[in-house]
Amino acid sequence: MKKELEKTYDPKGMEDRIYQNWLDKKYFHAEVDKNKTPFTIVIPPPNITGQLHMGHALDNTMQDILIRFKRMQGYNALWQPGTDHASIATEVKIIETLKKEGTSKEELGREKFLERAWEWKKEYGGRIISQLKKMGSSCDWDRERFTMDEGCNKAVTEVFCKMHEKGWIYKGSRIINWCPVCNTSISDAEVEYEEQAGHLWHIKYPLVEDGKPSTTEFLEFATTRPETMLGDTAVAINPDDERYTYLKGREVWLPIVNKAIPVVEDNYVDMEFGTGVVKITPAHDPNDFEVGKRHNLPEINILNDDATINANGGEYEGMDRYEARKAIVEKLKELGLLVKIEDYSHNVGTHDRCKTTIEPMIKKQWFVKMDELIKPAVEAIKTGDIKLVPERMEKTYYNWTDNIRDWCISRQLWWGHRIPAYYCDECGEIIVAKEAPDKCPKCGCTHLTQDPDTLDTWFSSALWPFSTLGWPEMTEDLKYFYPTDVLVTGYDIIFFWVIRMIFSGYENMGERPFKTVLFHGLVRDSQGRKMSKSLGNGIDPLEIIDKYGADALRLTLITGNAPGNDMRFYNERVEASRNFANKIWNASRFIMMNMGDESPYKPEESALEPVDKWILSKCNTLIKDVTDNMEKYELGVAVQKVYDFIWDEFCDWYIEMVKPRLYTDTDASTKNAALWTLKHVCIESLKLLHPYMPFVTEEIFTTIQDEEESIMISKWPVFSEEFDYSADEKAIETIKEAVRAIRNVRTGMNVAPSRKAKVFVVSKDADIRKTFEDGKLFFQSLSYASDVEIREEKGDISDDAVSVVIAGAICYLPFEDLVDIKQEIERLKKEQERLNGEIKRSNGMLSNEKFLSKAPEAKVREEKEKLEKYKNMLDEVTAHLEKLAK
RNA sequence: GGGGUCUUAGCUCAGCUGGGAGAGCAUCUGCCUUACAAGCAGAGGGUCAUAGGUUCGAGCCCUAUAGGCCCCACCA
Repeated sequence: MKKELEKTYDPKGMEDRIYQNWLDKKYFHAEVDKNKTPFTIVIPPPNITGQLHMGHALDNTMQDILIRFKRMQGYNALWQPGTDHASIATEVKIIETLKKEGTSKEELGREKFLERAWEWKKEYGGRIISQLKKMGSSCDWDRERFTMDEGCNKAVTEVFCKMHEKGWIYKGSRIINWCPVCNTSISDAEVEYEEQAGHLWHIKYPLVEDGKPSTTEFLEFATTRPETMLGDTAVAINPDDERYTYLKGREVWLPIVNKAIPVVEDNYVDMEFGTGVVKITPAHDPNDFEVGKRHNLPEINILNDDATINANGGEYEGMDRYEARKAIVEKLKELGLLVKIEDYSHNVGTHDRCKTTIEPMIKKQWFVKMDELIKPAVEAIKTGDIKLVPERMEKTYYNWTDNIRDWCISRQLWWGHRIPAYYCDECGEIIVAKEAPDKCPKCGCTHLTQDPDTLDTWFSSALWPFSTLGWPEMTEDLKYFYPTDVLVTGYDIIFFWVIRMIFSGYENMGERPFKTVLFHGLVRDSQGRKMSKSLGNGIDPLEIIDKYGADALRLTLITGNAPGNDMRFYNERVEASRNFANKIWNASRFIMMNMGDESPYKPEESALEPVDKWILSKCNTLIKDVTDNMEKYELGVAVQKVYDFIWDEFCDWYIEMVKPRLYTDTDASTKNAALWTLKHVCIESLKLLHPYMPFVTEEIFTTIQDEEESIMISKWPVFSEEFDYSADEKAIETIKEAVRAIRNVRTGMNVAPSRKAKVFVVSKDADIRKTFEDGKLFFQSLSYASDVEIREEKGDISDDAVSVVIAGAICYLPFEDLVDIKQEIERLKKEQERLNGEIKRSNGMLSNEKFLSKAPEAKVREEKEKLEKYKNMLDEVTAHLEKLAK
């Protein structure tokens, strides 16, 4: 063995070197191979404007764990990477830059603007990719895609045209959410409601008498947006409201605008709320819009796109919506129509990107009809065709699908997929086609203009699982890798993305896009707050990697967290992870030091000592458990088991137990058995750990053995009958119990390890004597004994010796004058107390007839054995105590 | 208004189909024992939010209550 590990664990440099090697060797690359079963994950494409944050770090760590696990299991694992054009997010950023340069998108013009956007993509699109690489992500970079590349464009156009033909995409005049800052419509999903302090203005309109406003009769109501009165076309009451029967069929006078509007009856009006009267502004409120439709009310748009008042607002034209609000309130006050102003806290819809208060407006937009499309997506979850992990996400899912509304997909933006619709300048005919037509099929004229709008960014990401594999072409890749296996994402985009991928998959591929969706939660700061730019509490994953290594970061993000739950992030946790990496590092170094230049050979079973069998058996069980947990996506539980095994069982016990054998030259066979076991268990655990901590495990793996060139393409360990030594497991646990008890006594009595004493182990059980005989060497060193003697009878051991009672045996430590008898009596009394407690508990259960008759037999037997054991132990302790008391 | 979720050690959280309460960090006590002080050996610390119920048996299942968080809808 020529190679050696550095003395101290230092991830810096090492990680980049290893990653580069993986890239060079093309380990991440997957090709269609019919002899292997595919396992596919498509990455949630990060924004090209984005920087790696903790959410990405978590998301990608989980995916990488799964893909590495499956790759090692022998699957043809493909992790399909790519980035998202993020239309609005990117466009906003570019506009900001242009503003700084003193220009604007309008000034630049569409074509030049798009050039800039592509430049932007070229410059920043790669940044996030290189950051993902830092995490150790084993994506097939040869297949990197972009939501606006040629293939994705084709897919988008294809879907648009197909669905339009089916009538599932339509253009309609609807009330939509308008962002006056971004100057575009947005979908319902992009509206974020925010509790805001506002006012409720109580206003009254005069009733109409003989075509004129009455001076005595008024109708009072309240509004949070008084400026919308400019667009009022009715006032509504509940038809069952007896207070207002007299109003039926009458009109009220709309002040300022000075015209009569009708009183309509509609069930939408809640009689309990306020005065039971609602002013109706069909053009600027979704509910009023519905009311307007039912009563054929005119829709008067009073706003420009930038939320200033338009010509319909008369003298208020040109004012900002909030200025107008003030002015109108003033005016109403003047007219004596303002009753009162009340403080009122209410939810205001804002744009999730820019937090601007959205304005409901009637616009002609493109929509996706959802009622039919959503059906298979609902069915998929109901039948279990697609599984959501954790399961409770299903409820969130149904909550959305049950209340689904048509999806507004057109955006008044430039950066995005241009809508493939063309308008005839002559006759106004709308042509939807994959290619721009040369002439109007209706009137034959050649003046056609393409729709200036682009599509919602999620329209293209909805197609991501198949567009990245070649669709609409039925490529070999697509046939082989689709449907993908698992989608890993945060629960926060279940509506934006997950559902839309699901219905798109069924609609276009006729098949689910993935079998399982694994949700994770949010990474929060140490105080549980969401990490955000405005709070400045974000932790940069790259800084953490720089300080502790990607392995430590990855482990931290996975441990102690259940699927779908949020987690808190703080540096102490990363330190603990780093320390673990250091632990494995040093344990491996220890093994290699002792192996020297020669590799141990596999020993005959007879050459293995019980401790070897014990750790081999434990490791074997671990393999089974960890694999099971990982198959069930219980990644945190799985890695915790590996962690505990490596640190507690392997390092703290096995290595210590085996040391005496390594230091003697007299018995080559036992030394070899120990070394082989050390190496074997080390490698097996490294493999189990590799998906979580790819770099350290690779560095150690390539150093400790010469047979395989990389751990990432090595075989995942499997449970083997060969190492199923449950009898030896039990035997060693007995010795561990004795060691623990002795150490405990020693620290309790303040007897330093350096003050050695002979230990006598007395047991009538021949098997137990054999166990201690076999493990004598390490038992002696671990219990800091000068010598160990194993006997069947107590014989001449002094009654004053310290006695440690364990199941089936007593250990005597004749410390002589070192021990205070009183203290020893106290200790034994405590032990008595403890055993009595156990016996009482056990007796309680066993004297319960219902327990005996209803509990499973094995459980009852187990409890009986325990009772027997404790009774025996108590007898021993009591006997010794009596002798001491003499 | 509808739904979800959480309440477990001082802190942050695990706890799989119900069968004797765990980890990391922090605290305290010993140890530089020849892989590791980023370490080793120990210790203390919990009415598993509260009240009922189901069960031989409940941290886990059911119901109610209190408090926290989140999502959806949005009543002017």
